[in-house]
Amino acid sequence: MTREAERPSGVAPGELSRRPKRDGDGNDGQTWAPATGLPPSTDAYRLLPRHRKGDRKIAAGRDLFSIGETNTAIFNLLSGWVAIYTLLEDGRRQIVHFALPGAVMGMPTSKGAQVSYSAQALTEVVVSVIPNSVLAAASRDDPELSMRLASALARDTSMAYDHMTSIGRRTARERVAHLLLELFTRYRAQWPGDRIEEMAIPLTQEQIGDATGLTFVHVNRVLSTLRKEKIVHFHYRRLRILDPDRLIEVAGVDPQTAMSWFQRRSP
Amino acid sequence: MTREAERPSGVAPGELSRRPKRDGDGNDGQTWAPATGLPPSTDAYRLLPRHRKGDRKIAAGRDLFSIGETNTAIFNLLSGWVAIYTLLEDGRRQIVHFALPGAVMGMPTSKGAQVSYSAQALTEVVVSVIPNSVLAAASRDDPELSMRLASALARDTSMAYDHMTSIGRRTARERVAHLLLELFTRYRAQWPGDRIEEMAIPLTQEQIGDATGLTFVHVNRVLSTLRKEKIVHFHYRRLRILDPDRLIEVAGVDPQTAMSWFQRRSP
DNA sequence: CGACCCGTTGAGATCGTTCAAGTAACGTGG
DNA sequence: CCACGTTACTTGAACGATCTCAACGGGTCG
Repeated sequence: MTREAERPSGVAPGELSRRPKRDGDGNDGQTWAPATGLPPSTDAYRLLPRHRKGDRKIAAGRDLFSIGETNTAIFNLLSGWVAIYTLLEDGRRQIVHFALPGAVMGMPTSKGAQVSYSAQALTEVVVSVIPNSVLAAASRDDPELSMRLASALARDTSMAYDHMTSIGRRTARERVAHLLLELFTRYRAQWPGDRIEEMAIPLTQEQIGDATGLTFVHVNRVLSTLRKEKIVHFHYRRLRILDPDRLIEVAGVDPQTAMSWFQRRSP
Repeated sequence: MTREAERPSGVAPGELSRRPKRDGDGNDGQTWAPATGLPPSTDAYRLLPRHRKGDRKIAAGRDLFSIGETNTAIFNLLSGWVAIYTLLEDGRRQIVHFALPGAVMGMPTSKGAQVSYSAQALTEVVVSVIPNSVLAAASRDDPELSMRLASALARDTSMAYDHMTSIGRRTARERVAHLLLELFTRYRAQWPGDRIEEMAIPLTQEQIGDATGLTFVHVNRVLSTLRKEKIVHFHYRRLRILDPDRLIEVAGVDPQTAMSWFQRRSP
């Protein structure tokens, strides 16, 4: 049941460099028929209404949208991994969120607003693109819709707060452990039956650094010691959890909470 | 950030002098008239419907709600300042957001969910409390409501991403400058006419540290140098901006963006 | 087979923390 | 209105976590 399609195997034909640049020209995702390689309950991921011809396939390394663009549509991720990130003028980069299938991206903050962050495909990705007008119409038909949307956004905010706490108050070791644990549990929540303790994480050590507020050099050192301690083994984008209990401990997560993560079913 | 000696030895647990206690008695008392009084257009802040008897007044230092509580109502801040924060088990604290009048707090991430953060009144505060049931009913009456709510939440997420970028990728000096600039512009957006460059910020240096991921000692040093350089003067909760241009420069904010902040009218 | 990423390791510099000992403002009760 | 206790702010010295710079090794792909 392990999904080859989900693997970052064919990653980025040279799109990902040490300092990924902003993808200026945007992307030219071709329209695409409903996907293969999706998790079991694909339809559950369609929080948002389906738009005719709205599915797009985007290559790894490309941006789905970029900071400063005026918001004309919102995106519902159907498959693949996406990094939401911001840039400082001198090139420093912060990955603020990893979007997994089911995620909603690009919700406008007000009418005609510009997004204040960018979204980069980490793997090949399929998104459902819903123009704002379609969304507005759909929410008239289905009054519950925008409330579900609001809940999803509240979830995003909560996750952002959690991530922020990690960056602001945890040590490097704790941050890395916390991120790996988070990604592992979120990923696993998508295949509830699966008992594997190994997964493909389509991230370089530099991207882990960008997410945790560290340099890739230091991420490497932390990962090395975690490996020597036989807690986790992360190498060339494959993650193996060797000692879940100690990982939870290092991550500084309440075991209670950690277990609930293993249940939860949210993007 | 050493693992153990996190709590000042000798001090009884729960009596941490510097660490504000969760909830409990709270140091009610001081009120900060300047920053607390209701802005001109109070009604504009009622993004959410008014609930009969729903207005509550809360003393400075108290928690509006705490992590782990089951979510039964959402809050619309009418006046005063609120800190949204999280705690790690050993007492490390991260302030993830400062809520100003107009803010919506405590939106549930799913039915019957628990909030994953706490909210502490920094000044005396007035909030409108809207039970979930009332919200649901109101959103049936006013289909636009939940869409406006979703936009407000998207705004929260954007702000969280911005703050996270600051903590993860900026130097201490940049972080402090950025926070002061942000608070100043958000505050000023509430009194559009006002031309003052001085304001009361109801924060201690420790709270600034908790928001920026620094220790209060280092916050103090940064503020000292900013004062010596005649950029900003922050002393005993009063902020005076001496050199706006250089502050914008130090904060590493695009002047273009900074100016737009001075226009924007959002909590 | 040759490029090109990506990962690894060492040495030294730096930024921010920790610990410690003050001083200044505030608030309270006499 | 003053004395006192408390909280907030300030400063110095030493330490250490993380960064920077630099060189090299390993994997993968065209």
